Amino acid sequence: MEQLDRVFSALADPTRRAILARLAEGEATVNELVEPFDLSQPTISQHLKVLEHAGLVSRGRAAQFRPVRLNAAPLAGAARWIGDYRRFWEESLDQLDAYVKNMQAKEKRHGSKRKR
Amino acid sequence: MEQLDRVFSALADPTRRAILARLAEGEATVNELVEPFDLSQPTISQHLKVLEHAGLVSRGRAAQFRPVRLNAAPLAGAARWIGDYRRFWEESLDQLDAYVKNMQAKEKRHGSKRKR
DNA sequence: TCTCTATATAGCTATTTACCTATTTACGAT
DNA sequence: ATCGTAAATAGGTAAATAGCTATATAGAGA
Repeated sequence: MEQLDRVFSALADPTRRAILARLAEGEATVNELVEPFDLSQPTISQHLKVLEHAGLVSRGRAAQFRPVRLNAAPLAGAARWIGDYRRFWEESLDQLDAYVKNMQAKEKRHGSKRKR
Repeated sequence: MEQLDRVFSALADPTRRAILARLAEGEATVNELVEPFDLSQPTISQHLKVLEHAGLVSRGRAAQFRPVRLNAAPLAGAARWIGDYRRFWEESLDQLDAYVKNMQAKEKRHGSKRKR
């Protein structure tokens, strides 16, 4: 399995995305990460393992705590991959934009038919 | 399941990313998409279904063909999610950069110890 | 209507995933 | 030494996923 695969599939789970969001505010212990979720500690530890294998978090050691911190570097690759498609969605946003403008122009011309 | 979940998990598979890359060059029939892979037609159809549920492709109808075309719009959401972390990886790239520069400076100062 | 081709669907298997509870390990502190 | 707490690991289950072959459907053209 490749790096990009692991990154995207790590991001596919909302719990894991929430964990990353939390870590964006600073490092946390496992129990701190468990707290906001209605999930068991081992389940969170497992999610952390997935994130770790994707290279998205790294672990320290401080007494009996294993602080987790964000490592965003692998997101660069994902961003680059998606970025290659930017022109396509911008195109379609332009089309949407054009469509909306067109509709608004029509609304003006036939103002009497306006709803509401 | 939410949209972003479906988008990221669609992107987690290299076959599906390759299909999207192919579609970036223009629409294609299912058989055209099967050809480059060592996978059966039903397997590709299934991948297309995943992409379709993620909103990443849409299907037409032309005679007995069901042309597949790229719909990049949902990638915008994924890009935006990842984009929120850009500052973190740029930070770490800066650190890497600083590290490299530092090493190079040391190399210069102790030029005689250079290896190779 | 019969046939050919494109694609979808059915039904199967093996693997992976997400969760759980119970237990173990690793420290720190008393 | 033992107690308490943080986190990992073991071991289990149910559901999802990725693949296959075989078959069904839909439309074009003879």
